[in-house]
Amino acid sequence: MNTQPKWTPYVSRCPTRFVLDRVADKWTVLILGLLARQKMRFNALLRQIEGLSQKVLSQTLKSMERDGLVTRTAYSTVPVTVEYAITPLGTTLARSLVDVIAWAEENIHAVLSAQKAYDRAREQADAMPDPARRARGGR
Amino acid sequence: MNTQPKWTPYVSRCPTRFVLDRVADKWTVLILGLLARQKMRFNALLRQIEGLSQKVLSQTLKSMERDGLVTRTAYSTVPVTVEYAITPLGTTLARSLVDVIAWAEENIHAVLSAQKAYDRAREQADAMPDPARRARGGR
DNA sequence: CAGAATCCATCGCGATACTG
DNA sequence: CAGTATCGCGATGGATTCTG
Repeated sequence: MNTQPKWTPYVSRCPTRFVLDRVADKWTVLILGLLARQKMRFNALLRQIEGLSQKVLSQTLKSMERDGLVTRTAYSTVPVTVEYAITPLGTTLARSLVDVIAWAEENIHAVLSAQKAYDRAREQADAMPDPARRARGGR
Repeated sequence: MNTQPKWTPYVSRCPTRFVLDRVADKWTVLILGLLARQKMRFNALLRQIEGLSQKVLSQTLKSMERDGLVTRTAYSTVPVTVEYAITPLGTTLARSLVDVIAWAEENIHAVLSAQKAYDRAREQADAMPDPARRARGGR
């Protein structure tokens, strides 16, 4: 029933790891990015992020709230309205992520072509007869 | 047998997501951090990163190599020696991650105390009788 | 040493249904 | 609307064994 991992042996020793465990997550980064621009309701987030299920969104938001990255505010309208907003802490994290986002956009082509090259090389190696392969440092 | 996900609907449309899928991973960040300082052998990495299994290390390194973040060099010694080194591309990514690492170290206490506060509030809410809870915006 | 292969437990996650 | 609860499966990852 608890969202936090049951056993994390290194937590006490390495802050980076601890924070990475929570932050190095695709959805967290994506949600943070959206909330950094404006506060949003649950279903709005759900619609914005393609491929994210309602279950996972709910989980992720809960743990982000627990970590102090976002706030959850419920208005007693009918039906209920819930707004998620980024906190100052979350904002600083979002800021520290801009470089990574920028890297992603700048280097996606480099990554894609690296993948192509890798796959091509591997195909060749597979087609190559064993002795020839052993002659190099192959496989 | 392939390391890449079978179905990723948004790949073609959002570079950030595509890269995030590969990079927003604890182990990748950790390995990249180590290799940014010096080239290392397989078992050296394995020993440095507590909690990382040999299987996962091998998987992660393979996909990092495919993405062009690291290189793998095998020397035909006995027994075999394999060195992993960061690429220029990997180096730029590592650089873009320093802010996040810094954020983690600076804000771990903030996160931890946010968690404590959250847990405390939640305990109280659970102990609170229903009517009183409904009076506020509780859950 | 640096893995690959096999087996197996668990668990994350999607789909579905239900609720205040 | 904004979730929670339940079910069921496939992917993930650990432990172990084997190899060039």
